[in-house]
Amino acid sequence: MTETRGERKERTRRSILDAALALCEDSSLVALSLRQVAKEVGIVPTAFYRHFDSLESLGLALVDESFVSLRAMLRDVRRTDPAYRDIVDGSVEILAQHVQRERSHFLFIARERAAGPLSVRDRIRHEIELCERELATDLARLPGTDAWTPEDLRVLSNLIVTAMVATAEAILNAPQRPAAQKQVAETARTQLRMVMVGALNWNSRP
Amino acid sequence: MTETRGERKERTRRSILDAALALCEDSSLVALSLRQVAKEVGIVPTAFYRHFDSLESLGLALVDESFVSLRAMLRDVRRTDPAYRDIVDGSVEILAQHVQRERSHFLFIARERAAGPLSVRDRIRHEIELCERELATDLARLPGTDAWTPEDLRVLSNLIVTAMVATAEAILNAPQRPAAQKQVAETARTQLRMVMVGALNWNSRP
DNA sequence: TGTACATCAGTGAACGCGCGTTCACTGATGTAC
DNA sequence: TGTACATCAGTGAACGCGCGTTCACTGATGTAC
Repeated sequence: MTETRGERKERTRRSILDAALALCEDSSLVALSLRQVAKEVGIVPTAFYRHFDSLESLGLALVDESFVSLRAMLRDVRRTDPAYRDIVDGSVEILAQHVQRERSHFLFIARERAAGPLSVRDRIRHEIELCERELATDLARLPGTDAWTPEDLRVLSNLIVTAMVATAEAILNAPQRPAAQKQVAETARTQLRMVMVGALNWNSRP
Repeated sequence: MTETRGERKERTRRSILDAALALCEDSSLVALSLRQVAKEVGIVPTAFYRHFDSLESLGLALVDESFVSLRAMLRDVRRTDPAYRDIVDGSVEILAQHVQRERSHFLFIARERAAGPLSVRDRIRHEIELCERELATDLARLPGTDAWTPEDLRVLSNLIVTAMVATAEAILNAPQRPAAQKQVAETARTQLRMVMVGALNWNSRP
């Protein structure tokens, strides 16, 4: 025996998650069927229920998994030494790297954020909101934001997250050719810099 | 006879478009079935083919229709006398009005932009790109952008459109209570102002 | 104006197919003694 | 270590249902004369 029963079960569960992520890539979770997933995995449809209650709970598991990738990216961004390199350049590069490496996860978030089942949309929205709050506390530590109101920090954070989500979508939609990818990154860098210039010249009202 | 054959056909076509728009509201075009639409309209499924080749071409018609609403909004924004009121305040207010009035159309664009059939996604992306280019030429006429490169104008325009799309989504997702709607609008105003401050202090490189 | 014919939006039966879910089952793995 | 029993991931048949699409049709509207 090379594998315990638990390990084998976990392996099937992984196959289901991977198959679902791949299959819904060119439509959406709401257009995915349990039988398609089972066929792709190589199990009989009813075996699906040994792992998930429904496609919806599978969807929620995929949200959690995708946000592991997204949070790994945020950790990398945060780890960048601000003294070592320009914050904007570094952040956009790390974003591009992670989006390309975990393409399926970022595609999933971008897609299901707008079109997934209600519970999936809600969880994605909630996770993004958490990211915004974290970014707001990071921004509060930056020099030049001492006089800012918490509300303006929140608003700036929301703007930056929006721009980064849009950049991730642009990376995913752009042709895979390096030239196209470079242009998307360059656009994102310029936009972030414009926002930063705006922020540095901003007078937060009390 | 109160109605010609052509008028009757047009009325059925309208019913199909309206029914499809309503039915895909809480999932997506890719999860919509021809039979659902036919049932909602009150015709037999096969009668659908008298009006559209497929659900996909119905989707493309809905894109066109939705962008009529979106362009009406842009026209209103552009018509606002810049001297009469602050450009930012006026634009956000008009956006909010139109999004609430043509809620289904804006929901459709936001949703299918990410999750629709490929041809639908492509057409939406293309339309948004056109809006960006128009905005870029508008921006070029504004005082203070004389020294800007066309590329930087494009990039700023893309940033503003991204922010406005995100604002539209926020309006659609926020609770219908006036207080919540007001806060979304206030956030959007602050963000647009921050971007404008950034733009006014921007030195476009040659 | 009246008649004969053409058009065509909508009908209704039929098809084969994939769907989610039920149920009783199998047989390898795991556990208690 | 060996045996008897429990667990449980995966099986396979079956169900009723909604799906897209085909086809020949109906009957009111429209047109040519």
